[in-house]
Amino acid sequence: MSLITPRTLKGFRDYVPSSMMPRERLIETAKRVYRSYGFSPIDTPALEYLEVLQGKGSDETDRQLYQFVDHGGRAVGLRFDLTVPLARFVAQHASELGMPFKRYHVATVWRGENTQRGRYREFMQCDFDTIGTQSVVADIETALVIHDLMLAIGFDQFTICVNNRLVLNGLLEKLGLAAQATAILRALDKLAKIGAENVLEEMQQQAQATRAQAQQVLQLAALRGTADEVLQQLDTILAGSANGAAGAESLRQVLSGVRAAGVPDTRVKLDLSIARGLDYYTGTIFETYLGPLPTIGSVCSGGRYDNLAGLFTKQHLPGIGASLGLDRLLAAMEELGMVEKVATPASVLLTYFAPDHLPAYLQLAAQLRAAGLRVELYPEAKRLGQQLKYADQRGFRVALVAGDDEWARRTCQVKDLRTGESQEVNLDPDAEPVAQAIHAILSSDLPAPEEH
RNA sequence: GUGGAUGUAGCUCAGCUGGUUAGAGCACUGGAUUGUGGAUCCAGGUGUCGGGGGUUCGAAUCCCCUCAUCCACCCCA
Repeated sequence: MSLITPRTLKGFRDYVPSSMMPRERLIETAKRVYRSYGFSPIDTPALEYLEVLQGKGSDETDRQLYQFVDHGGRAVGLRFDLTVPLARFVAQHASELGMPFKRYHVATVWRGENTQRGRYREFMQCDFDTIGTQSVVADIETALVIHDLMLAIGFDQFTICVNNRLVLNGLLEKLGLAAQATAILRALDKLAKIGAENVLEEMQQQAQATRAQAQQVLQLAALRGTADEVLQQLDTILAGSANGAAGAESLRQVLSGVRAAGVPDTRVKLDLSIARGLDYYTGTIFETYLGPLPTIGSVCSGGRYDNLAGLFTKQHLPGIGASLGLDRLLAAMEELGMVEKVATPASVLLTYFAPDHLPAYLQLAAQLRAAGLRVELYPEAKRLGQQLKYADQRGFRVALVAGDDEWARRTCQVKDLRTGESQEVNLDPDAEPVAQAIHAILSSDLPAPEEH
């Protein structure tokens, strides 16, 4: 009989415990930060009617859509982001949700594009959005959530780049380039990557702009100085454009709001060259880059869209939100050595080598779990050295050793696997002294207990 | 989707323009050590040389196809 080769599809991956545990921890961190701002969880189906998904982004996103005909003859597709399903969701449930509506959504999305480092065909996004308000407070909070999120994950060097589509659109209107806005912005977005000269070329070729027009667009992106200085220069450049002025004013409020909340200027920066590819953004836009690893791309991006659900409902639903690229972020953390190699969620291994006392082992493990500890009982009475080696390699923090002698004395050895030190502790009453000794070891290497 | 590179042990990698019976360092298993891990020593699995087909007396090596990974374009998280 011939065996089937075990394999996974291109861009799709398995997650072994040592990669799944940091992944789950990251998800928990993101959810905790979202909840701290009052965002509530939702979920939607992976599969949607094709008409719900199609034609919402660019032609490119349509090409990347996984689509097929289901058993009932329906044209369906796998969601390629969480924003389009949100639009459908909000349009369908607006009356029972109430506005403004703040939700987070952590789920898998699929894109049939070519793979690269940090780019997969199946990956997870952690979105949060505020729907139903045009207040700049929502824009400010979006930036603050991204900021808190990056800090909570463990980064201290990162940059949240902020821009506003109205500023760009305002300039393009003044230059008579409004019709070619998409092509112009797409070229501008590549500034950091391909340089000014190439961007000028592309704007002329792809967007039929004159060289003078293209240079004026680039001039905007080249403004230097503090945010305040740049905004001041913007006012003169955009003079006469209502859209441009509104965009500049919004940027001013976002930046000062973020500063008022205590975020240092080094972390939130005005960057007039970021444009975002997705067409539905209409106001503030965000991109987040890691200081030590900018080449992996933006790990958290988003922006304001003033008519999210226009294709699904006549109700006007503005919104703003952002998406954390969980898998891209994990790829970066892996590369930066920020992922701890631990293969067990438990911290205590109860070694086992006196089978006559099995009931006592089981009772001790149960008592410790009741005290809130994660305890694994080794299933075989193998040599103690081997069990300790297992504990060491899996990343256990504490090993418990009890054999005939200890059971007779009603004690148990509590071994700190990091220092190698062992202490003999009384089992009675209810294994409480043992639990306390373990807690003491565990708390010794937690600098700040996390709040839940 | 287009173009380029790569694929040898669990991992990181040698292997000359076809030629005896395939390698190194860590990781893995057992023993020296029937109750105290990371070390040392010995013994050893370390292998469809990505997969399939072709050329050849003979293919890890050459050719074709295929799959996967990485890079660039495109796009984006």
